[in-house]
Amino acid sequence: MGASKTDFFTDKQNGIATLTKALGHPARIAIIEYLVKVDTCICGDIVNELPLAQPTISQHLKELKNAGLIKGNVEGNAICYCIDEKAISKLQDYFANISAKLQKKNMCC
Amino acid sequence: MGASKTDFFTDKQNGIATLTKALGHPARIAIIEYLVKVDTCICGDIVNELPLAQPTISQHLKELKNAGLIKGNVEGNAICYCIDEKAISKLQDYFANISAKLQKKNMCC
DNA sequence: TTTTAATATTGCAATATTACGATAAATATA
DNA sequence: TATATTTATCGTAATATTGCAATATTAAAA
Repeated sequence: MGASKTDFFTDKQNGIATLTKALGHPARIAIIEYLVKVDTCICGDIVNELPLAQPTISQHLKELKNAGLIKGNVEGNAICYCIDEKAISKLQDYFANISAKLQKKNMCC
Repeated sequence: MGASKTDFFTDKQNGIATLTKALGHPARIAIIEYLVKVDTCICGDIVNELPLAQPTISQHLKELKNAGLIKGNVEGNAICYCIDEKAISKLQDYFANISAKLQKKNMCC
């Protein structure tokens, strides 16, 4: 095998898993944090920020974009990538909701 | 290759990536949601909840446990798994922090 | 002690991910 | 137009993940 059985889970579950999976690599976390840090969205120099080759960064950016975590605008011959706030909000809400539900329970362990 | 270059990233980045990676599969999201839903922590019947074989569930549980998202207590010949609230809090805080920082910026795209 | 029940581990096949060199594509600049 | 710059894609090797059948382990119950 090797392929996830996504058909058997709800759209919401698959949606959250898509977002968390995309963030499940330190390089992609680092890219998100870099995008948060810089004021402008000119992101061509992520390559200089991370110890990875340009094709590898490009691939990571593609995965973040496919998952909906970042957006990309062509800006001359460079590309302006930036965070899609909606995706972050979705994750924030998701974990806040779980936290709230856990507060109401007395866990056994 | 195939192995992530974890050495080049910060502990915090690797820590978040470990948590999100563990959640990056719909079955593991479903397990977490099941653990949130049930009042008691008697979790032996996760196998009946999901369309996956017992060894597969056991493997997913192991990954969630290794990442620190769930804890497991031996309870007779069954095992009581439950969510580790600290891990969820960590994720909630992380995304809340990013959201807050994004509010203060005017994104270009 | 034998049996039963609940989980974990092993071994394996199919597939996915990670990383990068080489190269292509697209656009700006000289 | 030729060249430089930026980013994407292709091809490939190494490794990781997913899933399950078979089997082992562990502890309760008979």
